Amino acid sequence: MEKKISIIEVAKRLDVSPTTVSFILNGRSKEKRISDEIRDKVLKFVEEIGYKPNSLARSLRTGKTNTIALMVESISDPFFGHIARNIEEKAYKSGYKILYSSTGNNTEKTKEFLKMYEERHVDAYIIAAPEGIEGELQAIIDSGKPVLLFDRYLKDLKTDTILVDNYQSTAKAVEELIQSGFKNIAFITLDSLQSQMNDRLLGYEETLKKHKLPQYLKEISYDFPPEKVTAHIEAFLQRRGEIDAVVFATNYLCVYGLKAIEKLGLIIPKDLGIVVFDDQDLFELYKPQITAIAQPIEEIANQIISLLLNKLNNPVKTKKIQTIILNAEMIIRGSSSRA
Amino acid sequence: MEKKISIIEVAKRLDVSPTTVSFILNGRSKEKRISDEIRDKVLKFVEEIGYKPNSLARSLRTGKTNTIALMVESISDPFFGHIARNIEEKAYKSGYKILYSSTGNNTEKTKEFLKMYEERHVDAYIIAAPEGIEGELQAIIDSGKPVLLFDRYLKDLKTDTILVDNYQSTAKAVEELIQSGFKNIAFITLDSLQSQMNDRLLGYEETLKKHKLPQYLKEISYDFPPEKVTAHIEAFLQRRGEIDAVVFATNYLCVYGLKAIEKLGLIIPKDLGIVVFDDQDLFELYKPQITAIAQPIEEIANQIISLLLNKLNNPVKTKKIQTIILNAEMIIRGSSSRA
DNA sequence: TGAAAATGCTAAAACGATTTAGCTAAAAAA
DNA sequence: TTTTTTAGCTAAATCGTTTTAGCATTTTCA
Repeated sequence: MEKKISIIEVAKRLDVSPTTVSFILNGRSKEKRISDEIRDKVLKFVEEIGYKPNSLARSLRTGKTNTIALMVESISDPFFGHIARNIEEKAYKSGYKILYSSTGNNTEKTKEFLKMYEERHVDAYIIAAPEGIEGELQAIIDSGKPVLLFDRYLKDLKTDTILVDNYQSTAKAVEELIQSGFKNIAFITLDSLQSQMNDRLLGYEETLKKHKLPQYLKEISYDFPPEKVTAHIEAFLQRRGEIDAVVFATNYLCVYGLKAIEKLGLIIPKDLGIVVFDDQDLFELYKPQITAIAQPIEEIANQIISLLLNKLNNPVKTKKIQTIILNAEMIIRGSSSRA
Repeated sequence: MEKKISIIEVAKRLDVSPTTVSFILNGRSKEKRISDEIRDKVLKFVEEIGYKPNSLARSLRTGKTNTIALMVESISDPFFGHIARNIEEKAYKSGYKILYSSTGNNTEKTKEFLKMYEERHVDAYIIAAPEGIEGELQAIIDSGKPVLLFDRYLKDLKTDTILVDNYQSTAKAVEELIQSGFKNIAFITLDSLQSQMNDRLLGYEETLKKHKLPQYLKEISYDFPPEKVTAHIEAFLQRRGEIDAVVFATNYLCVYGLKAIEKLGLIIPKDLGIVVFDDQDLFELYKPQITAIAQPIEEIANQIISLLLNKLNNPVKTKKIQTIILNAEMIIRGSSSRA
């Protein structure tokens, strides 16, 4: 294993100065009037021995690390997993690496992560944020680093944000159930004040209000273990026997919800109509198939990355803050209509 | 936003040398005989102003980055997603951050990632490796950095490895089907020479040989898009109508396989018995439920991290190479027996 | 009392790049 | 011819740590 070579070593071997080598490697030969002869000599040699600048030293000097922090709720969630996969791919193509973490919707943990990222001098942040970190994020923004929110916004934080239209999508889902003849439609969600959850809830409530139909709300704690989620949903459905349809506000609630429904022996959609926010394989293959609101994952990732790269490459110019709202597609399957 | 403060600044304000501050912050006050008085003064001040050493500078000097590379096949796969989630959590508790990437089983891409990680001076590597990167990994090992393989081994590479007993697990799955009376058992796998796939295949082949039963093998290309996977499985099952059971070598093949089976109108387990390697929600909720070989995800993650931290903390002592083979649990559900 | 040992601290080098400011020689302008 | 400009390159400072080697004092011991 050959010893790691430095720019000084390269310079010595070619009998030029490190400065010259640095200029050439950073594509500034023209600007710095390096002769073609020397430029080619350096490039050739560097290529030959496979010299790569030490990124730590470079980062220390320049203050740039080519690293982006990506914070999601949980990387093992199908939605966030796919988002992460897409972002990773695109970021990599632009020379950025992802430092990721799963927040578990925990504010304190998230703050710790943010500190860690700051220490590591990441260049930018992509965050599906829990509540309560507005202050920390504002400080980062003030320090001049791009912060991009997705999946949810923070009311008191002005920064670029990529969302789907949670309100409209949920409203449409409820309408769909109503059109199919369901009258007692429940909404099962998390006990969360996060914007995406709140908007979905509003979409549900206002649509039912419009149609003068009763509301049945069940809020599940995010920190419940799986069995407990199932148990609570089961108890809720049993207690409110009149419920004839359910909208699940997020995918994993539906997964546990289906277990509860099976335990109760309810038949979908005869006894219970179902719509769920977020699509995944399960919902397509379940019998009957589950109607889902599918977020445009690839497009979300695209927008995130292009917005961010834009910020990173034109740090001054791009002052204006953008909020992009994408449409989610409702994939109507068997679970939401009484065939 | 206050200006970032350096160790020199801290030293000046307290009228001591940066050396002293550094010693204290690195917990070497005793060893370096710093007086309690000065130690406390420094610690108090540092706490007050919230000074954190610049990790880039530190890494540049020490050669340690407290960063671990994690390379999986795809972060959006349920198995790898959960593994990643667990590893991330545990690594973080020990002060390490994860730099991750999805290899997509692509050798060239993986090599590029490895180069990138080297540039970034990660301290260690955790890899579910594609074929053909033995040379690159050997070079890393020779350079003294820990490399830990999981999910699969590379024949020509001697390094620590965490596996499950793919051969035995698959053999047991096939036995289960045989005991249930299935006679024409197919094996649907990837066209991959990776060890885990090969071992699963061997488990299948030898068990059938032992029982003198016919073999039906279908190998799907990893790079096929979803529809094509489904189409190929459908065609295969149609062509070989005598097949009465299928073992899927990995979870996502089964997901697409189920779609194919539905298209063909086959009834599980009456027309077709099913066992799949890797468990996920879908298999528990599918009707009928799908018998699965569940890898012990948490334990895999635990072993990976503890082995790695051990290496990182005792770089010299731990010369010996370990291969840990864990047992996978077969979760028998409806799909594998003719009730 | 004087030498040796222990105590408490620090100066300066090193890690490996980037970048500022500037030097020398040749060409152009005056 | 002298001055100015341009071309082509580089010395040295800098980023912010860690660590080696060592300098004064003070204490211990013979």
